[in-house]
Amino acid sequence: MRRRKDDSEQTRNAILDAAEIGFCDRGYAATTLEMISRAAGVTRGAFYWHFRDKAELLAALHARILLPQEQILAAIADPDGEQDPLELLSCAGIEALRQFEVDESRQRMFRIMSDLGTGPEGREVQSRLDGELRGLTRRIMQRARDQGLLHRDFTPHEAAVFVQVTFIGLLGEWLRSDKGFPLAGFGEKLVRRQLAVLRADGGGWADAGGAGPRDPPGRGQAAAQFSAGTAALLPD
Amino acid sequence: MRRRKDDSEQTRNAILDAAEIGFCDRGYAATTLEMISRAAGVTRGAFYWHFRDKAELLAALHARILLPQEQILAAIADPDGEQDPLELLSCAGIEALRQFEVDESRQRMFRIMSDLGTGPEGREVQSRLDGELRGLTRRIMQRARDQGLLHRDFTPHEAAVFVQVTFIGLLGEWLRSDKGFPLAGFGEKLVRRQLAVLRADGGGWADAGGAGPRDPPGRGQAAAQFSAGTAALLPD
DNA sequence: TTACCAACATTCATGAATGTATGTAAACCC
DNA sequence: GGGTTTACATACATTCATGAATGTTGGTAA
Repeated sequence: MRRRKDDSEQTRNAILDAAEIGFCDRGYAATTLEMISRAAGVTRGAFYWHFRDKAELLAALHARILLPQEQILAAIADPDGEQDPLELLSCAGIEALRQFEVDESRQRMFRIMSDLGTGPEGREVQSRLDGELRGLTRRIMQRARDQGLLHRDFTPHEAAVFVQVTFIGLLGEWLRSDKGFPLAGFGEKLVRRQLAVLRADGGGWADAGGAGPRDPPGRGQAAAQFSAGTAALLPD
Repeated sequence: MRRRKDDSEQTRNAILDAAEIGFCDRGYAATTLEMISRAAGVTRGAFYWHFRDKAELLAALHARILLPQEQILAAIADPDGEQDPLELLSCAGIEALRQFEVDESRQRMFRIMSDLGTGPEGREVQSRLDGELRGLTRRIMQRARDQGLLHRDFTPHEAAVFVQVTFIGLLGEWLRSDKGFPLAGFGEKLVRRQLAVLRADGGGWADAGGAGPRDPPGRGQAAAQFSAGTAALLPD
């Protein structure tokens, strides 16, 4: 029996870990507090000491993880840069894919939040996050249009939808396929082709190298800004 | 109080309709049999007369609707044709988008099945359907490669994943955005561009008309086969 | 060493959902 | 037109998750 202060934190984390796995495997509603507590090696009494109820547990679970959508948001949120917005979006997205691919905790949380879709608990969180990302992507595309970077065949709305479909679709398909393909590998290829098609100049997609268009200016800057934005949002 | 035989069928359908709306709005687990029965204008007694339990209700709900994945599967299932496999897939997919866009029942069912992801009830159904579609898409791409239609930059696996991401991603994004864009309109544009990029000859995507590549031979045939396949799977 | 508090465990009350058993009125059949 | 079956409604038993109340023990400060 642990009574020291640091052991309390350890218990709390054990509960969070057990909840993450339980919610991911059997769904939020179907996972009982009893199952979570037992899996964490404690009783429900310990659970109610650390959390008020199931909803607060879910919130705490979400608070300790940065979802890929939030990561992208953090990376491209501030509109100060004069850099290529399409490249900024592409760079932030691909980096998010890379980190997602090796972070099982984030993968579980993404699954949990996806399942919460219609449930009354996570509907607002889910749709708020989704709406923010959608709006931001659209503003990015509007800026690309203003700067003459967007191909005339596509409206900003269309371009934003296509990019959104690609990113979220990739994450979902990767998980559904049981990680049946290299996420960052395929993702980078798909995203670069996609962005190249959206570009006014065609992005030079005709060069068959497979690595996509050569680096335009501003990529390094975008990567730097991404890192800063991510670090700012990470829990301490 | 209805006691005639045809009224029984009417009651059963009322329960199915209520369940479809309830499951879609509040999720499968959170929707109670009492709520469904009340919404259908009957009591739980009537429910248990028509269905053994909640799981059988879900199965009946699924049985009366053709999901877009199943529609595509039905359209391209038989490998007899010598027609362009890429065009066949594109045609079947776009037709599925068109029908999905105007069929609210199918939209609800898609939402329900998506939410069922981790739940123990629908996991097998969901993953079986998904696996079939994935496998078929991959065989399509393999055939395209064999016929020299697939661009050398893409492996059949990559091409299959990209197409899968596009279709399923589109449906999901459309629903999440609360139908914030014309599904078939945007979808046709995106799918045609996507398929054009995958083509060995580039698909003529450079012609900026916006309607995508001109019709290759075999399109009409593909459409005809699609209709036949769909009709065969529809409940009678 | 004593008193107190944090960190749990245990027990209990409540409500909610499910499933089953029984009641019943209308329809159907001979 | 009387019995039988159909198509429900009603009532009840059971299970189960939640949350609150209470009990217990180890650490910690005075």
